[in-house]
Amino acid sequence: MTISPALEDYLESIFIINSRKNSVRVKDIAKFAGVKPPSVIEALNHLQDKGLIDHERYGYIELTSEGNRLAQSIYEKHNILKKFFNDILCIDEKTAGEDACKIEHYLSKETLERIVSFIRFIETSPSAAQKPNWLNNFHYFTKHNKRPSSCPRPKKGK
Amino acid sequence: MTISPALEDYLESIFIINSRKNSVRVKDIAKFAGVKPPSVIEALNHLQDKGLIDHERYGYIELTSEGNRLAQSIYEKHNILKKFFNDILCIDEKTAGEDACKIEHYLSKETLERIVSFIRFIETSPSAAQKPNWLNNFHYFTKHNKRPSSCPRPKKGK
DNA sequence: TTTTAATATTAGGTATGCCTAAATATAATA
DNA sequence: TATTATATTTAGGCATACCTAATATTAAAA
Repeated sequence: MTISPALEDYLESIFIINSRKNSVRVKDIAKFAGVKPPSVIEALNHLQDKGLIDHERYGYIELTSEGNRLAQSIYEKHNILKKFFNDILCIDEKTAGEDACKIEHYLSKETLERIVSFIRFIETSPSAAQKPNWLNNFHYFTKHNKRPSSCPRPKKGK
Repeated sequence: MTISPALEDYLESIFIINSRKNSVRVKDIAKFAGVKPPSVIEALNHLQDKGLIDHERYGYIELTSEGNRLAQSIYEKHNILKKFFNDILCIDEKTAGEDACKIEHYLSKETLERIVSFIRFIETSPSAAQKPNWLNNFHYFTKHNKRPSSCPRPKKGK
């Protein structure tokens, strides 16, 4: 099952709204997505045709089990990317979220999985601190545009 | 000056073809972009309207100075992303290029610049080897799905 | 130079994804 | 219950970006 970026966004919106208030209506989606209701209706018709949602006229909108699966996988991609941008690259949360939202539709499976792997590599670092030291150094580097100057060198002094 | 992702791709194609053979024709772009000539023509008309190319009927296609500037900046984005995917995340060159091509249109300036900074941080690493050790470790990690087991510890032996 | 082949362009069609304005249905209030 | 407000849907329009088929132009070959 493969759908357009726009439809992926709609599906993700439904998933998120659903997780927050347990009933999803056209106006909720319109508000969340920043579009007008007729655009939502059109998208819903497509999603319905593809068997990803249940929606009867003037009623609530629900994800089918397949729709839920797909929405969840999209949402996971989003979160991975956001986390990468925010936690590792130190991009502010808003921008990180926006970037994630845009590129989540385009990145290959391989690259996404490698990013997951990268995050895991960092989070399971055996270093004493929570973050590996090189990452702290990078964050210092982005802030001051130079490396931490006289860092303790393990091997030889100075 | 802001143009659609598709037009950015066309502009970038022209830039790349131009750098390779110094004359750009409709068929070259069509081949490069994997589309049919009428699609190219349509795009060229838009790019012409925006003052980014010069193109007289049945003639060659040239970038204006503004078009060249823009194309170059798009191409740079592409290369940065490709380098990040390929060199740092070790994504194979083909996939790295494809991913770069897709997301180059969507990533924010901040994030892109942070990626540049990240690459620079790595490349100017004061470590003995060319690559910082943590990066070698990550590459090992992606290959064997575990960290290099008994790596030399600088401070206390094994 | 005339014919042929290659290339470029136009015309017209399709799909997506947005919109506004108008119509319809539902829910809330008097 | 009748009216009003809110929400939803339909109808129709616009821009982008692709396509095929037909036409026009240029370049190459006979």
